[in-house]
Amino acid sequence: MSVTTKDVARVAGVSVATVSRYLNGHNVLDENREKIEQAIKQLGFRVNPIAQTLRTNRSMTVAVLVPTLANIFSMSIIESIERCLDQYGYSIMVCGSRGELAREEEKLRFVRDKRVDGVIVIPVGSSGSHIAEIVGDDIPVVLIDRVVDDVRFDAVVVDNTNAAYHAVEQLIIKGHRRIAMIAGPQHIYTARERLKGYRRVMSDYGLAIDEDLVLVGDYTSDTAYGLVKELMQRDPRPTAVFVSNYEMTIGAIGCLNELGIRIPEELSVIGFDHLDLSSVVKPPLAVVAQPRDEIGRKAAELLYARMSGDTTSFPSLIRLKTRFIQGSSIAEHKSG
Amino acid sequence: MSVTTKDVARVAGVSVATVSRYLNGHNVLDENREKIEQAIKQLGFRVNPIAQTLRTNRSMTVAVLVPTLANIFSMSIIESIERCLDQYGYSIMVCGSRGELAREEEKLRFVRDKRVDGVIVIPVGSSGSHIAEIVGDDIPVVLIDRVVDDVRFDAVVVDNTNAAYHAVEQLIIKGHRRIAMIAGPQHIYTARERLKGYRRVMSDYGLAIDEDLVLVGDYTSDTAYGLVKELMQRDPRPTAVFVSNYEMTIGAIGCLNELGIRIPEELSVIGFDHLDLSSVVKPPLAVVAQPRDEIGRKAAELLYARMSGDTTSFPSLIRLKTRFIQGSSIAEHKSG
DNA sequence: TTGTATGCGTTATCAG
DNA sequence: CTGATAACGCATACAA
Repeated sequence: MSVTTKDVARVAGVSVATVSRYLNGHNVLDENREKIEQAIKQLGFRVNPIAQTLRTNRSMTVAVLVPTLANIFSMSIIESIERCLDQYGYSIMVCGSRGELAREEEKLRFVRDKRVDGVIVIPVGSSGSHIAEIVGDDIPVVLIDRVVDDVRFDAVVVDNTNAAYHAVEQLIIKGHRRIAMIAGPQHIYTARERLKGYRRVMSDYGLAIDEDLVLVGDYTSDTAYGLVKELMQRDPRPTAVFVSNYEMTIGAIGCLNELGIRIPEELSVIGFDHLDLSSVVKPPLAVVAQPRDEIGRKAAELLYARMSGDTTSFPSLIRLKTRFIQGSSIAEHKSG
Repeated sequence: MSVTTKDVARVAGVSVATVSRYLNGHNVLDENREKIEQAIKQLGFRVNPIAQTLRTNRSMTVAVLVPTLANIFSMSIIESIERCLDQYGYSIMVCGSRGELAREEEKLRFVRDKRVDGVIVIPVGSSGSHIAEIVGDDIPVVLIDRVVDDVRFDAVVVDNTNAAYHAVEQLIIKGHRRIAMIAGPQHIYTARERLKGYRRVMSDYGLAIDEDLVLVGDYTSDTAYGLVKELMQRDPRPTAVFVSNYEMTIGAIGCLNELGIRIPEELSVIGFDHLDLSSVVKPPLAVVAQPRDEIGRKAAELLYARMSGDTTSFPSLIRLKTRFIQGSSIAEHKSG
């Protein structure tokens, strides 16, 4: 079938052990080295990574497990992870948990069985005990985007609370008082943090929060569409709204366009996460932009360090800053 | 370390061969079956897929190779492929070629060495000889989005030519004559096909094509931004423009917004590929929508059939239809 | 430094 | 139907 070390050994006139040593960078007589290289080229030999893995329990592969694949946030991150790890000779295996715990567990078991050397995961819930249990001490784990509260893992997240804080602060500074928020599902870490930022800044400025203006969605476009529709029926209306993730921003903008509500004259808007949006929406939308590439890169670097045996300051929580894109979707509000 | 068939055999009081047979669904004495199941549960045994692959050369894994990961089109497709193949017990391994031939070849070799059972690829170029050469007869291949012209592969594409044809036809019907097109890089199949559709419909309606209105971009947002800027300096201006992929549509809209050009009063616009856009842009953008889920699903089904030994009507070219989303970005044009 | 021999966890062959 | 055993391709302990 395919050419093996045995073939190379035969052609080179050495033993398979010598060939193996050559392949793994050990010392080999120059004379033998040449004969082996010659044989490898002549035969078109490529080492069989499966056999290697069986033998060594190392696969030079890391798993990336995310709730949903078809989502720009996940994919940008996955791409930057792949780019980074590629340099170190690692390849990645992507899995989707679809936001289901059972699926997350299953995939975790699956990749563990595949002998991946590390895993990067956006956990579906706020518990991580199953992760520890399944891949536990065997395999390094780096969480991204969300942390869990029952197990200590390395993690790379953004400063969601302050991201929301500063966004809403912009609105307050411009004179807004009736500021609505389209929040995310509270079982998700990022959603909780972002809502916390909203509450904190309102409180810091001594503003009362009208709970009728805090609508909790599920991070999907359709739901946000409905929530914004509902929101605009409040009397009096809010003068500004902060939407706390990408999909919901899409739904919100769509709804506002459909209702014919002028941005920012009738309503100031701050979206989340997607830069493209800023330019496509008219007027250019103010958005909180996450450093996606950096998230992926940092996570990959950290995981690589762990896989290489470096346990410095474990567990380390890397908290990255977001960037606020000004846009033109925020108006001055002259309070009465 | 981990528990093996040998352990199961020992505990169950049978031979490893019998355990293996049980695992593979062969006939086993009921009595033994029970003992084995008991032992498996007791020991928490899980079969080692690496060893299986080494032995059988089957990995129950398919590779998906795309030019760029961080792109909604790729990802939606990858997700639907994963969903579909998951049902059959296959998992997927995704790789990015970054639009580079050398990288495509390298990844192909890599997954071949990993013993994947099939590969789905969006080829970077219009030649596929390297694909045939590397994974050749060994492994079934299904192309998506683009076909190659020197090798016969199964493929799932959309009817790009007619997609463009019908889009531009809408403009013509509404009275437009000076219709511009932001085309894609002509070394890419889809870009060629879409431009062909434009030319064909113009010709079918007896309209001369002003080559100054046909601008060739590279499927990126930034370039399209510049091209549209250039386009709007033409004198006389076009009255309509057809933008032929997602990223370029983003750039085009961004540019038009910035220039303050009103859609559709000053310029009618048709975009490509992204449904979200339709609602977020004001007014709702007319777009050509690709059946992403279907593309992934069909490709996965076809590959599954091939992997199962079904060679019916090889090579089969599945050509899916796009959908035209009307929007409100097309105005009637009263010609002089 | 090199070769020999053994094992990684399965599957497949071949007697029984 | 079952058991013993030989691969699969590679890496490593050990002896030389």
